[in-house]
Amino acid sequence: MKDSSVESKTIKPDGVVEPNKDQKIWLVVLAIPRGKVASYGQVAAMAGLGRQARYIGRALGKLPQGHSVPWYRVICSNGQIAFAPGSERYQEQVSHLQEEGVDVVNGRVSMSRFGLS
DNA sequence: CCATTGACGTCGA
DNA sequence: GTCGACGCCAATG
Repeated sequence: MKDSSVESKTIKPDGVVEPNKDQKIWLVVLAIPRGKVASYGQVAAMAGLGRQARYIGRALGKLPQGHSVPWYRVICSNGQIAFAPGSERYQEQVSHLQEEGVDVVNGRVSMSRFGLS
């Protein structure tokens, strides 16, 4: 089936927007198996966003506290970390990845680590 | 409404 | 392999 982009914005009369898209992205990220990683573009494609890879980062940036979303498993398509080395988020991401068995060298992850199911 | 920016991606030099 | 430029789309000022 082709769910053409028929997604309405799902805006409520109150003016409150329902982050349906963001939620879907989080679900996709949650689907990433442990010890592996996925690129923004890959996640975007799975979420049905197509080329809006940038939206992934935005959605993850909106992540509230208490979430169980392994955002650290999401990296650039070239296998490099999206954040700048030395940044707090960068260090946190690398920490989680290494803990899951992912080798991070020079701010880079082995492309072989790409995979979902 | 226009301009700027951003947790990206792909192509070319 | 590294750098620069353009494209994509949405949020923000």
